[in-house]
Formats: sequence, C-alpha cells, structure tokens
Amino acid sequence: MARAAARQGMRKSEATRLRILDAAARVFARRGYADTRLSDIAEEAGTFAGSIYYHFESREELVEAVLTLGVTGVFEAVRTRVEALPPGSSHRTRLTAAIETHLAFALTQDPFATANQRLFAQVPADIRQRQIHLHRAYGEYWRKLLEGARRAGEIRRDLDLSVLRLQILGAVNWTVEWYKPGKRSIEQIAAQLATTIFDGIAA
Amino acid sequence: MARAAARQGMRKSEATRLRILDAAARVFARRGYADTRLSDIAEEAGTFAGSIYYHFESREELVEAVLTLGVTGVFEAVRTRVEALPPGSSHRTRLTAAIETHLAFALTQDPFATANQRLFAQVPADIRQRQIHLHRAYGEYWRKLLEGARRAGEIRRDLDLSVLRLQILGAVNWTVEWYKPGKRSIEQIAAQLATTIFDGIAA
DNA sequence: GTCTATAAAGCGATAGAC
DNA sequence: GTCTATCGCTTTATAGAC
Repeated sequence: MARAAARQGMRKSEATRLRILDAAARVFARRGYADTRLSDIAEEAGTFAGSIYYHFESREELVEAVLTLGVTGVFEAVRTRVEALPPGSSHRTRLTAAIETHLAFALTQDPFATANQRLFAQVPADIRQRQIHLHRAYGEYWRKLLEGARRAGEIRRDLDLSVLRLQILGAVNWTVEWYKPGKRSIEQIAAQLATTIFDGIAA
Repeated sequence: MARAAARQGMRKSEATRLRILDAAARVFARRGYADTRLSDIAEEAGTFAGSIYYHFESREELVEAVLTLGVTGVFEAVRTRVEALPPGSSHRTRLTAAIETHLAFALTQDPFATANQRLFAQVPADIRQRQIHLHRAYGEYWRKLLEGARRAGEIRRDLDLSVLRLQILGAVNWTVEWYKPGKRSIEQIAAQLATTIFDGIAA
C-alpha cells in the first residue's frame, strides 16, 4: 500500500491530492526524472495534466513532495524498527535491522522511497539543495548508529566512518537500479549485504 | 587530460567533434542529464548549439557517444591495470587494483567515466537499452575476477556473486555522487573500500 | 565548417466553461 | 473540483548565409 493512501474520511480534494502524489511516486520511480511528464502522472492518477494544478503549484512542488515523503518515510521506518529491538541488542543486530528495513522499503514497500532513491541524484541542483537537510538528518542517524557500534567495540577503529556510511548506503541504494522481484528475496539480499559488510568476503 | 583529446594531425572537423565530445562529457558529468542543454555544451566547447549538428545527428547521438566512451574507457583502464600486475599476484591484489582503477577513473581522471556513471541511471529506457551490452561486458569482466578469486579459495563460497558484484560496483559508483577533491585522496578511499570488502568492519 | 535566424515540437502552465 | 482548450516558453533541430 502506498504511504499517502490513507484516505478515510477526508475531503475530496485531499483525497485527490494524495492520489496524484501516489501516481507521481510510482511513475517517477519507474521512469526517472527526465522521462516523466505531467501527462504521464495524470494518466496514472486517472485525471488530466491541467487538473494537477488545482492541487500543486508546479511540477517542482510535486517532485519535492514525493522526495520529502520518500526520505522521511524510510527514516521513520528504519528508526522505528531499530528502536523496537530488544534492549541490549548488539550493534550488529541494530545495523543489520537498519539495512534490512531500508532495503525493503526502497525495493518493494514504498514507491516514494524508490522514487527518492532514484531521483535525488537526477534532479536539478536547486531542488536537491532544498532537500539536502532531510538527507543530512537521515545520514546523521546512520552516523550515530556507526559511532555507537564503534564505541561499543563492535567495529574496527581504523575506519573513516563517513566513507563507511556512504559505502553502505551506496551499495544499498544502488539495488534499486538492478533489483527485479522474483529471483532473490529482499531478505536474502539484505542478509548477504549485512554479513559481507561485517565479516568481509575473504575466505 | 580528456580521453578524446588526442588531436595531433587530424582533420579540423574531427578535432572539433572531439572538442564537443569532451565538452559534453564535462557538462553531463557536472549537471546530469535532465539539466544539460545543447547550448550549455556548445558554450563549454566554444561554439554554438546549431553548429553541433554538423558533427552529431542529434542530442541522443551525442549522449550515447559520451556513454560509450565512458564505459569502454574504464573497462580498458581496469583490464590494462589488472593484466599489468606481476604474474601470480593474489586475487585480492587483482580485485584491489580493479577497485582502485575504476575509482580513480570515475572520480578524477576521465569526465567520460564520471558522466557515464551519473547518466546511465538517468537516461530514458531506450538509450539505456542500446548501451546495455557494453555494461554487461564490463560486468562480465568483474564476474570473472570474482569467480577467479572464489576458485582460488580467496573468497567465501557461500556468497551470491551477482549480488556481491553489484554491491561492490554500487559502493564504488556511488562515490561520484559525494566525492569532493581535497579532503580525502582517492587512494585512501579505495584502500578503505578494499579492506572493508575483504575483511569486513567487525572488530 | 561555422554562424545566425528561424522553424517545429514538446511540455509546463493558465483560463474559463461546466 | 475537474475538464478542455490554448498560451507561451524552452529547446531541439534545420536552413541558408558566409
């Protein structure tokens, strides 16, 4: 189910706005930024390009709304999952849970997350600029996860944590460019990512 | 020096064509696909948008030429470097060299490589389709590197090599989105990537 | 071969009917 | 609130002068 789709008992206009947002997230996730027209989004939403302007000021506003919901959704999901772990869980368990949740969200559960992942590197610099604080906040969360693990002695002391964080998120984010449902489960992919990140690939 | 810039003793038209190609690679690498106009490229090349059409049929042809030079250039550089290693070098050495070379090329040495990395996920599906065989060939090369390492007993037998390959290339490719010259050297980043991939991050 | 002018097309955005 | 018609800008692409 799409994240914006809780439409019970709301004004008609609000419901339509969310329908357009959902449609935009799906189309952007599928075709990327440059190859998506307002008419594509309208068609996916069962309306017309001109009608979108009753709900959104511009194409940019629509894109930015999708990006914002994407990054905040993943952030919330990851934090919720990590905080729900039994107290005293190892940092390895915490990091593995974060990787799994981020991956599941980005790959199958949320078109906003997928769209955000694909689009963030594609949109013009001014749009990216207005989104950067949200990405930084999420990055900060990961930095704390990694710092916690290091303080607890669960990861090596000789690593640059910024590079490590970008390395992990790079590998995780790149999956949206190649993952096709069916062949491998998300859990399998997440498990291999987690084990190779912690234990390496050397025999 | 840009890869297409060997202009000694060639026809004027050929030289201009290469000047436009270099300019296109730099602008695409900097601004991405959606945010780059032919007029931007023309300006970078010291000419005019209309003049580009004497050398290229269309914007698409220009983009595709940049993408092709990008991926083939990295492929050649990596293969050359790996093959230049002393015979009997360990597979770890070979993989580390491949990571280093790919990274150096993508981050600083070649705007075509940078552009290819950034643009491949951004261009419309039909363009990507026409490039996919080149990417597959490069992916095949990595697959063989990893298979060789596994056969030699240098990496674990329980890993899905496709996921591993995409994980490594994902982490490496993502660097073009965050790397800024100055703070850390390419060698430092490559070294940390290689050591964490092989040995993991666990203390 | 390169420049200037302009045509042609696509698409975001607006206006007004309903 | 939504639809249809259309405007106007942007950008690719072409034509023709030099």
